[in-house]
Amino acid sequence: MIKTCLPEPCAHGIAEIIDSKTIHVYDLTQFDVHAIMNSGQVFREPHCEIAKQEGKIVIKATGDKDSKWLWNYFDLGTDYDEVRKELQQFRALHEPMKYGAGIRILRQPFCEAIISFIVSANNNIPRIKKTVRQIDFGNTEKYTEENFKKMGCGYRAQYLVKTIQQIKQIDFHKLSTMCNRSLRNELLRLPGIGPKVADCVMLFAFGRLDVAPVDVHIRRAIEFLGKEQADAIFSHKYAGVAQQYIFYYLQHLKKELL
DNA sequence: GGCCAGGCGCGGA
DNA sequence: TCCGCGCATGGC
Repeated sequence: MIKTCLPEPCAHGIAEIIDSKTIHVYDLTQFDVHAIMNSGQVFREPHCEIAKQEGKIVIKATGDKDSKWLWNYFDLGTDYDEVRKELQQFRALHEPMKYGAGIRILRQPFCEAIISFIVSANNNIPRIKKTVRQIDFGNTEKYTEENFKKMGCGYRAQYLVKTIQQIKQIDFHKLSTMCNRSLRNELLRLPGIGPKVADCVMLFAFGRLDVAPVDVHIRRAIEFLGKEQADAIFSHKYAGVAQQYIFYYLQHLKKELL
């Protein structure tokens, strides 16, 4: 099942690269594209087509993307059975994990994550999607304050222009080798990026699964859970994943935890 | 029509 | 360092 062309070994066999455009996912419990794409971590459509087929999921890369890119994007080297096993110790996560079983944390392109989450500040998800889907992530020439305002970025337009200018000087690889604290400090230097957006970029672009962004919804969940339980969950090495299960659960069921 | 949204930057205490 | 406020805009 494991092929030599894999970007990283897939010892657990949940998925396999078939060719330059195709990936097969064999463990259906580990990949729910709806949950992945509608859990508030990403605001546009994926660069692929996805279909269920004879007990497996077939992912076909579209446009200029290939299977290797998608493997990294969906982080298919991570076994979410292991993640869920770890988080199972928290009673409050049982329902959210059952509901969002196939959620995975994406590894989004750095620039896209930065832009998306600056736009997300003090904004709602339908409108974030509407705005982000107008942004051409391949064409930096359109990254002017005027254009961003036209796309509905509002007062965030100036932050976007400044930050995009600054990250041109930044080496993504160097950032990815930094510890959480250093990486966070680097991100906080960018205009429009505060603690919450920095955490989102760390989780959704750098795959720091131990980082849990706290927004208004998660803050309410923390109040509900109580300090002790919340501390235990949000200091766990998969706190970011736990946070995502809770966020998705609250967003779609509009229910309280437990 | 008013409140809210995956917050942030700024000025003043 | 820690408030409180203004901010663009549309969803509900």
